[in-house]
Amino acid sequence: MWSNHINYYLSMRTHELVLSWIEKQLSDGHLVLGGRLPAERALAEQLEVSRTSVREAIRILEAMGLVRAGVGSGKDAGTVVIAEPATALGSALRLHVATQHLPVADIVETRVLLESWAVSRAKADAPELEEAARLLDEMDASPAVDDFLALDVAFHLALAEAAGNTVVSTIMGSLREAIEGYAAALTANLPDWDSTAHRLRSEHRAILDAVNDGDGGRAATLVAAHIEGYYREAGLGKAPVETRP
Amino acid sequence: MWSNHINYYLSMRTHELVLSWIEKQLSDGHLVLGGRLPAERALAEQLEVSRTSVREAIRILEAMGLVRAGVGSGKDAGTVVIAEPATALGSALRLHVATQHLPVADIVETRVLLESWAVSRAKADAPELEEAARLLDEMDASPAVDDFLALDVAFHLALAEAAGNTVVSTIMGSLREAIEGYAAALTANLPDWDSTAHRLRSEHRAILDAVNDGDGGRAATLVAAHIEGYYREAGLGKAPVETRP
DNA sequence: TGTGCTTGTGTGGTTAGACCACACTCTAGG
DNA sequence: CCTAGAGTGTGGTCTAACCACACAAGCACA
Repeated sequence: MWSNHINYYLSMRTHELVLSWIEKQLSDGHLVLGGRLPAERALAEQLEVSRTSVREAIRILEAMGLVRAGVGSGKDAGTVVIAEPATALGSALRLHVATQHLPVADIVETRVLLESWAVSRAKADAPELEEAARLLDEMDASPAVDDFLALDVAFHLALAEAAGNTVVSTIMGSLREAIEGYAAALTANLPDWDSTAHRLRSEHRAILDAVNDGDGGRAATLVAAHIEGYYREAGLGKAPVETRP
Repeated sequence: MWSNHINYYLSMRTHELVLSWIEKQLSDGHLVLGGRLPAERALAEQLEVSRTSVREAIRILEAMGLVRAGVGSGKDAGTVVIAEPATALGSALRLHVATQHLPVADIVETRVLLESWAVSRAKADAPELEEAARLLDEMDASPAVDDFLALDVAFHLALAEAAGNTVVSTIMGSLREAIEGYAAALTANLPDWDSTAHRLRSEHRAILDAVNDGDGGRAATLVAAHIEGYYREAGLGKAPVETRP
């Protein structure tokens, strides 16, 4: 653990020292969202470590969606503190899926769980629902598969955000991202995209209607069936040979 | 040189090149769990990049819980492919909590959601439940606070694993880790640790009994009350001063 | 024969210094 | 006033060296 003071001067690697320093700056509020880290060379000198070690620490923070490194000078330059946990978690999950340690079916199941909960908790007056409705209108006008899928992602994310739990919507987004490659490939398995798209559109409307009606239970049932139905149709069931008679 | 052209046209940084190469090796099965990456110097030569860039890529993989770097020679040496997504996700979540982008209350709420689902899905004959029972016995014999908390973590994780969804139990573990520091600090807020510990013990037994009885609904209710009760007692409610009359 | 020390080799960990590409800022010349 | 060029500060990359570590092989000695 980076914040472990016992290892502080014992077996801690240099870049971990830098990490713990930065984490402390964050916790103490000396580094805030949108703020800039000291320049790599300055930070290296200040912490009396090499620039290499500073860079390794920054790479880790970047991988975790905590900072963004920009070259040049001016507003987009330097290393800036951001907050994009979803992309970071998504990358990590995707890599673990690649090692086959995390089954895709489990990810889908988790997504169903989180999204069902989210729509059942969404308040009917949440501003995200208006955005969701707008996205559905846009989907009606977008026949292209790619556009449809991009809007679909945005719609489901808007639904998740309507529940007001940042962690849930973040994890939702990262799960989605982790299997995005799979989902895109699965689309090719569909027997008839046009009819599938038509069905998905009406299911989206039904889900949104249920949320707007304040009927969380119905919304949860519909969204679960919506997601599971899609993956089943595309040939990715949850353990199709499961011994559950 | 050669890599500069690639960088220019693909706008990909060198260490990302290394990352994508490694991810491909994982996807293609050329790198498996427990396997070893080529040595840093060899990999650098093979990919025609500097060792620096290889190291930055490895740092990222390490931060994601995908590899472990070990010095020396022999069995624990070299960079080995592992699968520890929980620690990686936990670190990322903890850092984002530090930036106050992810509220602790949301994390607790998510944990309740996942763990409720897990116990409601756990099969009564899951082998993890025997481990959970053993942990409870051990807790009865461990008066020290630290031991109790460590066993508590293991118990809840065992429960989550009994549901058979790796993603859910992994996220559960990472959520727990992200707020571990908070939880430990909160213990100090408790008015009377001994009575709290006694209550937690009996609640644990009740939860495990419900799971063993195959009563998932009761188990879910109990575990939700168990977790929420603890954090409430320790003074961490869900938005206690929320301006929502 | 066996034991213990020394040396060799391969691994990641760390450092210093140099150069590049980039984006903005300043300044001198028109 | 405007513009082209020099200046400055940023991250990105590379090279070359050294260190600490852990094991393996071989040698020296009892």
